[in-house]
Parts: sequence; C-alpha cells; structure tokens
Amino acid sequence: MSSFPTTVQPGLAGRKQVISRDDIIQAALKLLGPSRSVSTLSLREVAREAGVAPNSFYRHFRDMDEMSVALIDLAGKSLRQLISEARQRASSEQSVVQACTEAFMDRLHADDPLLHLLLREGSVGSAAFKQAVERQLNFFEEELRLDLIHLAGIKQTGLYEPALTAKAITRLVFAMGATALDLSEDQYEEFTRQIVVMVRIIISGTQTLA
Amino acid sequence: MSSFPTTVQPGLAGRKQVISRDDIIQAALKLLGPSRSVSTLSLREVAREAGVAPNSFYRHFRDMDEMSVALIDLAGKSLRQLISEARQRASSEQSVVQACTEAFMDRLHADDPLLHLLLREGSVGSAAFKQAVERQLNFFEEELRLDLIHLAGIKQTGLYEPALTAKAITRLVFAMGATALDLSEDQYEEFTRQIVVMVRIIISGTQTLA
DNA sequence: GCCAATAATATACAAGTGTATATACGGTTG
DNA sequence: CAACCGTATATACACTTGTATATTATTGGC
Repeated sequence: MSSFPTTVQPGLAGRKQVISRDDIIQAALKLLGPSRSVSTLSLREVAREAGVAPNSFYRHFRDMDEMSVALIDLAGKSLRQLISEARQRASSEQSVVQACTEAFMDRLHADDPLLHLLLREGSVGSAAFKQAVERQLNFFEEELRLDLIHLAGIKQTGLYEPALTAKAITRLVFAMGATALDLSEDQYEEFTRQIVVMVRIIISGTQTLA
Repeated sequence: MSSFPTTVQPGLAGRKQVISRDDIIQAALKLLGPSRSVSTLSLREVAREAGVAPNSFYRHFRDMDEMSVALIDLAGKSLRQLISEARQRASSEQSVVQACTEAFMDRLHADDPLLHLLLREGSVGSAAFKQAVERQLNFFEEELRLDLIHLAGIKQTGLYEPALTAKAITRLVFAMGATALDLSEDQYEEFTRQIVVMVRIIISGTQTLA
C-alpha cells in the first residue's frame, strides 16, 4: 500500500486498469444523436471516441450487438427510475399518469441520449437487440398496469382490459416521444399537451368500456 | 419505326436503356428484411443485387438517402391504397376503422417489405428520410380524421379532438404493427385482436369526452 | 524487487465502401 | 453508313471496417 492508485478501491478483486466497460458505453452514448443510430456505429468508432485501441473493445463486449443490448438495459433502468420518482412525487389527487407523461417529456426535452436510444431504435437491429427493447417496454407496461389498477380502485372508476390499456398508453407515448425528438424548442409544449390529451382519451375510453 | 425495340413505347422521349429506377428500388426491397434496415444498406450492395455497376446508381439517385426517401414514398402510396380499398369495401354498418386495421394487419402478415420499411424505420436515418416518413404518416392521419368525422356524423356520436384522435390511432397502430413484424405465425391473430381493442378504447374515449 | 499473468496496444490484412476518372456500348440523327 | 452523345461499365484510389497476431505495459503475489 505504499503507492496509492488513483481511482481503484484497494482490496477489491476487480483490477480495473484504465479502461472500464463504462468508458466504452459513455463513448457510444456520446456518438449517438438525432441522425446517428446505434446500428450505424462501428466498433472502431466507439473505441476511437473512448480513446482506446479497437481490440480493447473485445475485453468488455463480444461485439457491438452485445454493447447495444447493454445500452438498452441501461436506458430502461434509467427511465424506469425517472418514472418511479414521478409516480411517488405525484399526489394522489393529481393524475399520476399525467405526472409521469410530463416527467417523460421533460427528460426527452433534456436530450438524454439514453432516452433517444430507447425510443427510436426499437424496431431495427438484431433479434437480441429488439428483444432487449421489448423487454424494457414490457417493464413499463407492467408498472403502468399496476398503477392503473391502483387508481381505478381509489377513484372507483372502471378499467377495461388493464393490460391492453397499459400497453396502448406505453406504446403510444413512446411512439409520440420518438417523433418529438426532432421537434424544435417551441413545439415541445404543444406536443406534450397533445400527448397528455391522447392519454386522457385512452383512459376515458377504458373507463367507459368497463 | 422500322425496328421495334422490345419494351419501349415508340415515340416517347424516355430512352430507357437497360437500367430503370425501378430495378434499383426492387433490388433494395429484396435486401430489406427483419434484420436489415435501409440505413445499413450500402450503395454497392444494392447495385450488386440489381445486377448493375455501382456507378450506374448515380444516374438515378444522388445517394442512398434519396433512394430511401423514394422507398418511403412508395411504401406510403401502396399502404394508402390498401387502406382506401378497405375503407370502401367496408359496409357503412361495420366499423370502418376495424376493417382498415384488419386490412393493415393482413398486409403486415403477408410480409410486404414496403410495409416493413414504413413501420420500423420511422425514427432513424437522415433528416430528409425522417421527414419523408412523417409526411406519409400525416397523410394517414388526415384521411383517418376525415373518416372519423364522417362516422361521427352518421352514427350521431361525439368526437373529441378529431385530429388528435386520428393521430393517436395512427401512431399506435403503426407502433404495434412494427412489433408485430417479429411475431410468430400463431401470435398474429391474438395480436390483431389486441390492436382492434386498443383502437376501440380510443374511439370510445373520444366519444365520451365529447 | 522480481515473476507470472493479465490487460492494453501496435501492427497487419483482407474485405468492403463511396466515388472520380476513363472506357466501351448502343441507339438516334444526320 | 458514320458521327455523336447519353448511358453503363471498368478500373482505380483512398478510406474504413472487423479482427488475428504479436508486442508492450501494468498489476498482484511472492
């Protein structure tokens, strides 16, 4: 212990030299943007951005596909946490769904590359990649379904096909969010309003049909 | 007029040698598939598939991006015609929206590569490409909006925010359709049912809110 | 402080890419 | 028939890509 390496916790097994998995992921995120999808990233490009030799990539991921799946999982985790916080913050009287939608749109507005990724790349890529996206979407749907059931119980309203309703809301919000990514600054507010109205229409429909 | 060239209508200005724009488009469509998006196609690859020298591509398109836009426009036109036929075929008593949804799912089921393209590539690619997709989607929304107004008049039901309702239905059906592309044969029927229910929820909602 | 092991890099190679330039072809016009 | 001109192809070039192999740090344990 005479020398004290910079960022390594001493005593841990992990040797963490210079390159970490996260360095690569961060580099990939930096490269993603409105006109750059993960399927068009090259291994060398990511390595370059990370300041790392191309071959070092292989120490952490089998290929770009595996890295893409890691990105998606990360994005899903991040967004779920955001939604979870919004849900708890929303007082029971205010519409939880609306609060979540607005939190979602705020994050969207902040140009979080993770969110970009999750929103727009759902249907291109390898089978493993698409399954990863689908898995994250299913998480959202399930959480929303529970919310809807909970709310229907509190407000004593009906709830027709909770699973389908949750799926419809999730898919619609994500689809709308994906197109919102290309919007100009001053269109955001109006767009958010539109999404909230759409969600309200769906909720009204599921209550009526029950 | 002494010699009669094979496929050329005589007297027309168009000289149509051997390669046509359509040859290239057809070749590109042949290459597209569930794990192959238009953004990963290379110019040479398309030219190869078309049996054409790479440089000949330039005679018909400035670059791959311009060709992609042409593909999208074609896909939109094709699908709009499908929907239009379904709309006319639907008797006034049956739900026009349901008929259209089912026609849509049938075409989906037939694995039409044009439909694949339109459904899944909406949010990746160049600005011009995304605008092309958006334009096609707006066409659908507009036609659906008119349908909804027409129907509401006939059935004497309310219609809350027709434009938003049409947009919600369109986006939702397209998003669901995109994920349906990866479904196995025996899941299709159930999935179609789910989409129809979702649309019904939205319509019920817009009527209730009116 | 030295050694073995492991992580990161350097070098290399074959394959593929977009496109600039030059050439051959084929139908139209004189 | 010949000259012409638009079109398709051939060749070439500089570049990027993924990855195999060899080489060089850097680390922990003795």
